[in-house]
Amino acid sequence: MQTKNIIEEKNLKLTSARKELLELFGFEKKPISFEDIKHKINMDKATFYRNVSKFESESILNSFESNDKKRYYEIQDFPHAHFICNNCNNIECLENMEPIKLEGYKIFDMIFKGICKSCNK
Amino acid sequence: MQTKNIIEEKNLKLTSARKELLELFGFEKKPISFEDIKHKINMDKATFYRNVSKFESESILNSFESNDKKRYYEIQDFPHAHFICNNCNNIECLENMEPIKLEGYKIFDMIFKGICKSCNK
DNA sequence: AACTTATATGCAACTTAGTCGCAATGGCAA
DNA sequence: TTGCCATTGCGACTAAGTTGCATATAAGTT
Repeated sequence: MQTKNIIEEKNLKLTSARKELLELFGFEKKPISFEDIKHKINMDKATFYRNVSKFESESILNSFESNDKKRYYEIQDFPHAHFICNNCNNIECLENMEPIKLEGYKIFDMIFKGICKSCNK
Repeated sequence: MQTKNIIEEKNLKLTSARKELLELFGFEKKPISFEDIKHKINMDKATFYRNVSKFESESILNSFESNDKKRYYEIQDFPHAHFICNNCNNIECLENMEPIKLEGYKIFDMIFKGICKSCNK
């Protein structure tokens, strides 16, 4: 979907900060934190955080807390688990995992921690 | 194991702060943060954090970051997953889960997020 | 194109978990 | 009992994220 349609659908204003963010999140293939992109973007950190919060409440983005006290955001498309490497700290999307069920619980998110494929070689 | 043996085994000094912490962690059945126990313990927060870090590097404790930007610690016994409830924020140990394997990865920790049994009723 | 108004932005001050340097304390071995 | 080195408390600091407020701007209306 186009950036413009995403925004209009939610009755938000299409500002340059929002264009910038949505293009960036659309381009990245993995979750990103403010730290990761602060040098690439042209807005105050308050604007970043206010927008990603709004996007999250409008179901445009997902987020989760990593090992490093930072929150990571990604476009909300199909649900998938994440792998956080204790060695290289990389965050990977696990797109081909069959969903896990737990009787009585609703699972929205799954995070695995350990040693990733590349570090495990 | 006795507190004293745990400490001596790792060549650490058995201070009153360490006794207090190990008894508390041994007593609690779920992961706890500094916030959770600061009113119960008799030590500076720097002492708390320095000790839990040391215990972690000596494989006495495990820890992980929750939703709330706080780190939670627990006695390292048998490996198990955790469930964090997005609604009541409670952290539960899932002791009866069969371990999940991912080809090429080493998994040390698993965190599920969603709605827990009690909130899902 | 100018007018209007609610929404969004930048800035600076604030909050809060956790860390660090340093001087004082206290376990423990000799 | 002594002495040394790990450990402690304290206060200052760090860094992610939040908030209040004055200003700017998107977008609908005239």
